[in-house]
Amino acid sequence: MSDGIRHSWDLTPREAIALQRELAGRVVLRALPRNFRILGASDIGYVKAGERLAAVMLTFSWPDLLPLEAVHAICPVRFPYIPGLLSFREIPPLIEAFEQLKKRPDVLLCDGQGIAHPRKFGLAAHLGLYLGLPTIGCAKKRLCGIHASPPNKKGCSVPLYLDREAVGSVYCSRDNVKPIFVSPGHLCDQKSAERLVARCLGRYRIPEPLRQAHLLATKLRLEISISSNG
DNA sequence: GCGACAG
DNA sequence: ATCTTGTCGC
Repeated sequence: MSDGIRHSWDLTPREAIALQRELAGRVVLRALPRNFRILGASDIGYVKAGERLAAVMLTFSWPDLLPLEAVHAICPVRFPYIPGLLSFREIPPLIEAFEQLKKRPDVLLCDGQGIAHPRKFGLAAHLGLYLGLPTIGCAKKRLCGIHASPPNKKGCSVPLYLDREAVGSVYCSRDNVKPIFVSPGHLCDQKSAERLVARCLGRYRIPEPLRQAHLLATKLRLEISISSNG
């Protein structure tokens, strides 16, 4: 902490945007490895009116999705929430949590956009590039881009366009529910991203690994606010 | 100038 | 994200 290094998440919004433009050029889009062993899933919970962030990182065997590890990290908030700059806010605790895993996952599911982002550098892309790991962005809402309405049938999707380029897909993860937004982060492509998400779907709208991460983050948030105050 | 806007 | 109760639908 006293090494004088200015971390990339301590930038001004203007500097952060410039950095995104630069780093976006390093993102690699390609098919996911054919056979891998471990899938990761991460989520963030906000503690105490947004004073601190609780990151949860889970790993599962692939393709069985049996739980392997569960770790977490708590960090103070260092960056405000600004649409398009979410990664600068959430990456610190995510990295801390990731470093506590005994085994690195081969692919990581993230709660946010991948390249379906104004500068094609959403949370999943940023985290994947930082960790040198294949990542997939899976968001509950649209950040940017245009799309047709997908059929309300599980497994159906329509492309999400930014300018004239497909940057993700609007995916129906359950019959008659609002679609989710799937886009590759890093070392992944759209087809691989969609196929992986499809294999993670259970009874709910959110892919099971991400849903589990969210449940744990919520539980953690409660425990923390109880023990640190009250 | 008027909306839109991941978590 | 978080703050919150009941309520409509498969």
